[in-house]
Amino acid sequence: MLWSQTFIPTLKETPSDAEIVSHQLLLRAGLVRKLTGGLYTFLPMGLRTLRKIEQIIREEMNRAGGIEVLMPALQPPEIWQQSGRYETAAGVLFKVRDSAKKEWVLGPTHEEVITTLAASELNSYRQLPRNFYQIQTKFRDEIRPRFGLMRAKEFLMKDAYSFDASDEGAMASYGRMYDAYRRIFARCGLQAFPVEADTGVIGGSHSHEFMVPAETGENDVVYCEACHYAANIEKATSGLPATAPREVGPEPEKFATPGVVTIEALAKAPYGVPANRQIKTLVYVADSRPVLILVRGDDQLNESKFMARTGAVAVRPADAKNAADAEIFAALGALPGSLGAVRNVPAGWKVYADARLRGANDMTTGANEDGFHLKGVSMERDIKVTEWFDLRTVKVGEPCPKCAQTLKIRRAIEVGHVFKLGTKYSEKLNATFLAEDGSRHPAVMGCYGIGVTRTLQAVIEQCHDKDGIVWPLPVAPFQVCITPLSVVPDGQPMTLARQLSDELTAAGIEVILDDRDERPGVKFKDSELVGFPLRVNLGEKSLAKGEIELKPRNGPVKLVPIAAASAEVIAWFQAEKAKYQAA
RNA sequence: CGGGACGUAGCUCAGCCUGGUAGAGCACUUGGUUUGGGACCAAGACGUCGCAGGUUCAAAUCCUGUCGUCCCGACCA
Repeated sequence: MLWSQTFIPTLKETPSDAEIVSHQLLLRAGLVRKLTGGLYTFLPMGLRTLRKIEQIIREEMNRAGGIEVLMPALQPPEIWQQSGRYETAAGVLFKVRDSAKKEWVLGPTHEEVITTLAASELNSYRQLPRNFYQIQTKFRDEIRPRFGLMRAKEFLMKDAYSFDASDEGAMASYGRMYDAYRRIFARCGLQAFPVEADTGVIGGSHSHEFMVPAETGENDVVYCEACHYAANIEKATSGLPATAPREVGPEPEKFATPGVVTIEALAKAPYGVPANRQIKTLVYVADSRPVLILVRGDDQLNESKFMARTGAVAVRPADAKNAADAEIFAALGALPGSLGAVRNVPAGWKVYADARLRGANDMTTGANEDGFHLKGVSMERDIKVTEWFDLRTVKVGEPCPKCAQTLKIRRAIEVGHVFKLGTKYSEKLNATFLAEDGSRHPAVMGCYGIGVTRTLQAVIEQCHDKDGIVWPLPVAPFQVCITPLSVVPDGQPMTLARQLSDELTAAGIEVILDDRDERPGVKFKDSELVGFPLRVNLGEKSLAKGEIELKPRNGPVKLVPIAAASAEVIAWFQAEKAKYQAA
């Protein structure tokens, strides 16, 4: 390929609307251009890399027994109503109308479609297990698209769905995908690691996310270096002990706390109640019903855990400033800052408490009377707790739940997600099969996603330096960039460049020849910005000494005799390729 | 949807506070000189200053609205 015959619009300056380095490099290296917020056109170099990532995914999915299909992006809303997600996923569903005014949805994911297919086609245990996958454009009405391809309205995803006859079979399918994902990311040159994950709206029981460590990631991962425990903060737990019991009086005692509406204020003089001896009472509206959630004063509620434990779909804090929520606080008799669950909790309201409060006594909490608190409160004796759950957010430095070493937290980009779904969708969409004994059962499902376009950007986020992208060989748009410093048609640099290009191409190497009549500095800067793994410099000065320069993107220049250049590049290529073989 | 910032040439931005002539650098065109790390000189082309109202003799500049972009939050399969 000649550079002049493709389209690589590099930018010298950083576009002002790109915040993170991978987004800036996507634009500067001419991989993509923005059409509008969250929508991008892939240009030749970006598209070549995208295709390479797709190909790696295909090879590994096929190796793991996946069967490639292609489902419609445009879907009937009926199947979404049937699964119940027409409402629960409403926030991200793009809806369109046809000329007859009938509504359709643009698929944000394909559980409904594949399960409908399975319902009609998979009828016998003899047909199981099956794992269907596709690589396809997804549409999600993101509230706030950002960071280029990281969170877009339209993006490329690999989604796979497994159907098994038994729970054990489903776990085996899950394990095969988990292993395939490790191989896929390794082959992309990406350091991604699996973490335990929350299952979210999609539902299910067992889940891991594949995370790429990056400060610009949108997820917090809790991890232990000693035992390799790792979990999304939405799911993570720690090995902290429950609150220590104390001697306590016969009943709670009310005391005046005028103007005190925060944990901090109550911790100071003259009250001096440490945060870990306070009960934080939160009022939430969960699926339109008010509930009380209790956590210790020094803890933060983890809303994801709350939703996962209770199955609530729409959860928000009640807002004292919101007129619609006014009656909630009126029913309790106090405003935030003086709330508690000891007395005056309306009948029928559910009270959820964090497990760390179990057995706690001599606690202080709001009296449900503005300006008053209660002390000497015993959780079990004084509060009617509906259910106890782990509801707190893990903090840095807490003991690991597995080995008691210190937990750390870091930011990461989610590039893949594996779920064991169970029978949620197969039951709702009637994807049942007949077992050997003639009984009918819903198939046990799993679903497995990789954000293909996000993975591309994650590679850039992880593999770059001050000069630009440093592509891992397997996903580079071209593997070698041949750079003649003079492009006079019959001159030695250009003649040798063509010859070398032909030889390397014949050896199966993807070559781009920078035939532009530009000064050397421009060519060097551009090739480094775009990030080709190896550049071969053909300049009159070194050619006069009988030498050609090999400049790996991530290493020092090596001078080789002209006659040996082709063999040297092929040797480099083989060695580099070997680095990315998945284990 | 809340909070903040910003919309001026293809890109990066100045000008706005204090109203009166539309600017710089890069990119682009032509000519010349250059040619191993984003060249130099000269000439040239490129704008309804996001859009719509309003104030004013006069608006890129002040006011109102609107659309868009980016950031923080909420949300997120």
